[in-house]
Amino acid sequence: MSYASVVDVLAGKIAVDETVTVRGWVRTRRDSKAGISFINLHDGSCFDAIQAVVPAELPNYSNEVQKLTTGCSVAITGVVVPSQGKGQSFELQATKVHVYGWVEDPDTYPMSPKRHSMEYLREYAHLRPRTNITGAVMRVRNALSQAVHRFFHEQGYLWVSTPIITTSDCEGAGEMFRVSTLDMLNIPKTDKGEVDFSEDFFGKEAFLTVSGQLNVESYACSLSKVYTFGPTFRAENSNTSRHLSEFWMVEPELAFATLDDIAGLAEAMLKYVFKAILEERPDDMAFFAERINPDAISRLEAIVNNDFVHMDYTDAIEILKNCDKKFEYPVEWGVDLQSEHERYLAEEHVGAPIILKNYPRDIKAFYMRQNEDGKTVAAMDVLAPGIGEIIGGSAREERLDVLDQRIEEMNLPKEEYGFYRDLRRYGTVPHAGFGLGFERLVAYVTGVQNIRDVIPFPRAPKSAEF
RNA sequence: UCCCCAGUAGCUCAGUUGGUUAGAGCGGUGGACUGUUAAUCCAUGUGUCGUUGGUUCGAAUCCAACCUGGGGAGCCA
Repeated sequence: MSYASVVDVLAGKIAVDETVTVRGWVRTRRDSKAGISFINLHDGSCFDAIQAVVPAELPNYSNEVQKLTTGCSVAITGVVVPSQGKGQSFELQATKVHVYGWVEDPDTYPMSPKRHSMEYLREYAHLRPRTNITGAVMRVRNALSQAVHRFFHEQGYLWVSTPIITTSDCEGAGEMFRVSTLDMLNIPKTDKGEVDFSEDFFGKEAFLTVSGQLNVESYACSLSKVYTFGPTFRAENSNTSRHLSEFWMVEPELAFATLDDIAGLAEAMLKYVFKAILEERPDDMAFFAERINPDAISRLEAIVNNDFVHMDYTDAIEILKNCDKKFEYPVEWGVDLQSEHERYLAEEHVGAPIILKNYPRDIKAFYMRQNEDGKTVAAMDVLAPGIGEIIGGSAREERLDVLDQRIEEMNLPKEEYGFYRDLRRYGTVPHAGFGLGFERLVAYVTGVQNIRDVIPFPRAPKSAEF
């Protein structure tokens, strides 16, 4: 007798009349007084649960099987048969039901087999993976993650694990979390009365990384095609449906590349992973189309089959100035685009993801490559309808004199950029890369509105339970 | 961090223009019925009405502060 996962049985991988054991958690139980009970069992291997038909003849039928409630963990041994009822291809004619664990008090078990709000499920982050929706989100998340790695692998990129702890506070992407082993009740001080970080674990101030970009650039400038995929931390007090304090980011970096090269790379990558999801997770996507967004599948298909719209910032400004829409914030060349402007461009003007390029240099980071016009930098954002920015990237300034000039203009501490400047001093090459917010990608694909529901245990300001 | 909204049963919500015993559906439990599918039908229990303080003869209801959650903004991915 062998074990099988639910997906194997439902997909017909187990021969009819073969006896197998499936293990998982009860979703619902329905009794027929004619002498059988129906148990729907899920194990996470696919969207659907398997139906086991349990006859009253089993020795533990009345004292155990009929007492099973949602959430109980069981192993059910039975014969695989074509289902007599509708709703499933195969089912299990049970010969044995073993109960691993009961639900202590069915009346207060938080995951009842009915619709719960996403906010409610978030309060039970340890139990919500047992629900349809969180299970589906996590399978899609996994498939996206695998597809990202596969895409870059097939394209000849190396996955570089950049450090999570950094002693550089100049990564230029926002507030950082401090990493310290100092006794907070007895902090060592210098003669000047400042915190003496030489006493700290690393002998200097340390933080959690806000981006692997600066580090991965050094690997791009030697291994040519690289990417990072790992956790990222921002100590920003952002309370929105699209920000997390801890999130995962994909950051490819490509040597000998221009802005258009990585714009093309971003488009190819998104199409590749969307196609993978449509092929690998049709069950979960069908659920999202039914319950979250009717267009969940069709819009991915449309993206896969159409070219992205590429647009210069300057042209976008003209479109915004000349459209009928009334904006709260006025549009003028040189201003950073507001959410309402990005939404108009992606949702109304194009109705699909859009790549905006060549932003004014004064609103962008120091490391972005200056264009010949002297006014703009080779930066790009990919804006997705409903989410906003899911990718931000740029060509990197590879000319040392131009980079130094930018560092000075922005009053940044030049001495802190030693290794970054070295890359420009020794065999510099043009290179470019971008950052993809992985949870924003998952949110976009699934249609789930709040980013806190597409990561297992969300961390956000005033929120780090579990 | 700023603006707006909400917090009533295990869940989803109604209600209370300040006044005795607080309402429904679902879930749970008991029963009926049925190869059932979030089954159906009957019966049944459930509440510091977010927290603290104030106004009042009386507060779940009015006021204030706080907490938590949601929507929007900023910061960004």
